[in-house]
Amino acid sequence: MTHELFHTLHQLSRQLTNRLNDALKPFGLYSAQWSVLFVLHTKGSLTQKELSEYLFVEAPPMTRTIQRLVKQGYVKQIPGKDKREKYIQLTEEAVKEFPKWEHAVTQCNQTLLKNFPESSQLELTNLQSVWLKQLL
Amino acid sequence: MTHELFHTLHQLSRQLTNRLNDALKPFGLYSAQWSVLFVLHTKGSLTQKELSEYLFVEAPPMTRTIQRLVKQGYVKQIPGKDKREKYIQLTEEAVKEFPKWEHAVTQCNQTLLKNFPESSQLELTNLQSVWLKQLL
DNA sequence: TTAAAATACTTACCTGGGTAACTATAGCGG
DNA sequence: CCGCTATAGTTACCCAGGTAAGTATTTTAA
Repeated sequence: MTHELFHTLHQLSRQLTNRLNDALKPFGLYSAQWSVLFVLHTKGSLTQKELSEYLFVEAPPMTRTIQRLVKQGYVKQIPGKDKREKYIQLTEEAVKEFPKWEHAVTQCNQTLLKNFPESSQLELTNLQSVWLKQLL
Repeated sequence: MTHELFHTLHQLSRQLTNRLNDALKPFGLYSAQWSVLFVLHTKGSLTQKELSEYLFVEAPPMTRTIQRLVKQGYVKQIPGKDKREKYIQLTEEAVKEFPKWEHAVTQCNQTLLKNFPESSQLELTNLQSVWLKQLL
């Protein structure tokens, strides 16, 4: 019983990530990169620390994801007044391309949810949020 | 809105996997290995193909997980009549140790769910199953 | 019967996330 | 001021899962 709960959650998560990666493929982006780009687009400039805390990811994977984005020219690292910190922000290139990416992701999400009623979506989000808050 | 749904699902999945890995650490096992051991314990002998289909995992990761289990002596590969196939089954060692592993996992799951009402668990499982079936 | 297609598994390489250990800078207490 | 500790980020190395390509065997079809 419990087993099924964990199993379906795991499967769902994998499916969603895979589909998102498919949707981003034409742009040479991956899901983890997208999550960083999305946050930067809404929040502006953040340190890597702030980014990894916001996305609940450890520092090392964040470093890697950012390095790839830097290499692709979508993000730049700006040394902070505190020289240990690096502020990350979107490049002009990224700002220009962002709407295309966002559109592709939105399309993808709509496809994923098209046969799943909105009431169920809300319920699911709610249940997940409650549980997650208890775990953290 | 949609964004939150995907985000919390992803976070939840990671949290659960991390906790399970912690619980299995004393036995030198990891979550993916446990899922294979669990299936073999309930279903008996299966080919790698059957295993990966049952767990919705591609063949290559399954090969790796099995190779690690073989190295640890918890699983053996038996050539099938069709020489392309390999039947996988638990070793005596694994059968002997299984109850301990299962106990640790059960404990872990109870901890994870202890503040999450059973009615919510059922609802969540249900919503997830419905959605997942639509996606596959 | 034998050449081509399908199948089971493996190998190599990629992203995603984790820990441990390291570097460099910042902040403190003596 | 100086040394200790804390912090931001990086590096190296794990596991988990994905695709593409390769190998060996079986099936199919000419």
